[in-house]
Amino acid sequence: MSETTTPTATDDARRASGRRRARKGEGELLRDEILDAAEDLLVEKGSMDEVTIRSVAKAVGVSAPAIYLHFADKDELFYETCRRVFDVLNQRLIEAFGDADRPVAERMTRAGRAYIQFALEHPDQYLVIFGSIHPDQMDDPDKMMTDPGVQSFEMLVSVIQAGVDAEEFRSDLDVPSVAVAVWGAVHGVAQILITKRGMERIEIPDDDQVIDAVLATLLEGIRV
Amino acid sequence: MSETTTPTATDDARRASGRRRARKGEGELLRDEILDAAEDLLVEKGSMDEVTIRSVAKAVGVSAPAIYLHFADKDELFYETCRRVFDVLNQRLIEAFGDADRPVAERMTRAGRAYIQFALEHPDQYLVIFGSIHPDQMDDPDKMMTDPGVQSFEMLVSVIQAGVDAEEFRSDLDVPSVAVAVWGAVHGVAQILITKRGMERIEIPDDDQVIDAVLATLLEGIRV
DNA sequence: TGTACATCAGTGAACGCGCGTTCACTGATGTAC
DNA sequence: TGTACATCAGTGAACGCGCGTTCACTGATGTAC
Repeated sequence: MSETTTPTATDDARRASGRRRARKGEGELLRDEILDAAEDLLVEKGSMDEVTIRSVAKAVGVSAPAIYLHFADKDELFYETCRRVFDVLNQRLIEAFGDADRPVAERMTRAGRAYIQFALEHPDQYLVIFGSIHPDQMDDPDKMMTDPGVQSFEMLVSVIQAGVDAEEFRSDLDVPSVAVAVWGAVHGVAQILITKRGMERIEIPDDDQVIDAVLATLLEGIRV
Repeated sequence: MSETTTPTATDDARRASGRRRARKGEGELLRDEILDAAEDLLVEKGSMDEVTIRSVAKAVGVSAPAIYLHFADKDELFYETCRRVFDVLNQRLIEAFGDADRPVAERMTRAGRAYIQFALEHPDQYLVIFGSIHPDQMDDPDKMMTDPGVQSFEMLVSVIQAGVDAEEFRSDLDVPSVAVAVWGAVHGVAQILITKRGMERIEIPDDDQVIDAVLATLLEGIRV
C-alpha cells in the first residue's frame, strides 16, 4: 500500500463531485457552479429558507466556507441566483416585444404568452422571485429584483402607447394604469397555473385555454 | 416585607400582559388570543418562518409550552391563523356576489373590488396565504387553504355563466377558462399593488385607477 | 362549613439540532531570480 | 533548469445562536363528602 496507490480523501471528493480545484485566476469558475447549484436546490426545495449554505456547498462538491470566497453571505448568494433567472425572462420579453413591424396586439399577445410560459417553465424560481419582492424586505433599494423588471415594464407601457397611437387601442385608455392591470393579470394567471396542481378541488382548464382566455379578454377590452 | 405585599413574578407577568390564568373549562379562551397574536406577528414579520413560537407566547403573555396545550405544532398554529383570514375574504365575496337582482357586470365589479381591497387591507396575511399555497407543500389535501377558496371560485364561475345566460356576456366564452383568467387577473393586480411600495423605480398610478383599469378591461373584454 | 382530593391551565429549565459564519490552516500553482 | 517564495483556492473544526419541542413540576380551581 504505497502512497501512490492509496486513494486519499481528496481523491474521493474529486471523483464524487467531478470537481478539481480551480487554477490560479480561475476562481470565478466556482462562482457559476455555486449559482447553478443554488438555483437547482431552490427549485427542489421551493424556498430560500429551506436551502442551506451547507447543502449548496455539498451539491457543488466543496466545503461550506468555500462559498464565502465568492459571496459575502447567504442573502447575496440568493439575490444573485434570482437575478440571473429574472434576466432570462427579461430577455425573452424584449424579443417578444421587439418586432416593431407587426401589429401591437400581436406583439402584446406574444409577450404575454412568453411571460406565462416562462413562469410555467421555471415555476419555483418564479415564485421565489415574486415571493422575495416583499415590501418589508425592500429596504435596500440596490438589492431589488426589479432592475430588469423596470425595463420590461417600461417596454409594456410604450407598446400600449404605440397601440393607442396606431389607433389599434382605444384613445381614452389611462395607459400606465392599463399597463399595471395587464402585468398584474398576466402575473396572476401565471401564479394560479403554477399552484393549480395543489388545488385538485377546483377544476382548472388546460393551461393554453386559460392563457388564451386572459390574453383575449384583455386585448378585447382595450381594442378600438 | 410580608408575603401579601411582596409582588411575585407571577404578579408581574399578569400586570405586564393583562392576562389571568383561565378558569377551569375556559382554556379555549387562550386559543383565540394565540391566534390573534400569531396573526399580528405574521403581519409584522411578513413570513411564517420569522415568527417563532416563543414570540407568539411572549406576545400573549404566556410561556412557550402553553402554546402546545392548544396546537399540536407550529404548522397547525399557522394553518389555523391563515384559514381565519381566508374565511373573512370568502364572506366578503359572498356578500358582493350575492345580490342576484342586480346586473351580472355590476356584481362582478363589486366582487373584484372587494377582493383587491381586502388584499390591500390585509397585505401580509394575503401574501402569506398565497405564498403558503405552494405546490410542494400541498401533499396533505386536508391542509389546503382552498376550502373557502373553492366556494368563492364556484360562485365566480356561476356568476359568469349567469352573465352569458342573461346575454350580458358573449355566448362564445369558455366560462371556466375566463373564470380562472379573471381570478388570476384580480389576484395579480392585488399582489402588484401590495408590493409596489418596494418598486419606487416603476411609477405606479393610484390604487383606484389600476383597480378600475383591470376591472373595466376585463368586463369590456367579455361583454356582448 | 371544612377539608381532602382530582383536575386543569399553566410554568421553568433543559434537550438536541441545524444553521450561518469564522478561524487558523494547507497545499497546489505560478513566478522571480 | 532549479529552487525559494508569494499567492491563491480551498479545507476541517469549531463557534454561538435561536429554534421547536419535551419533561417534570406547580398551584389555582372546582368538587365530593
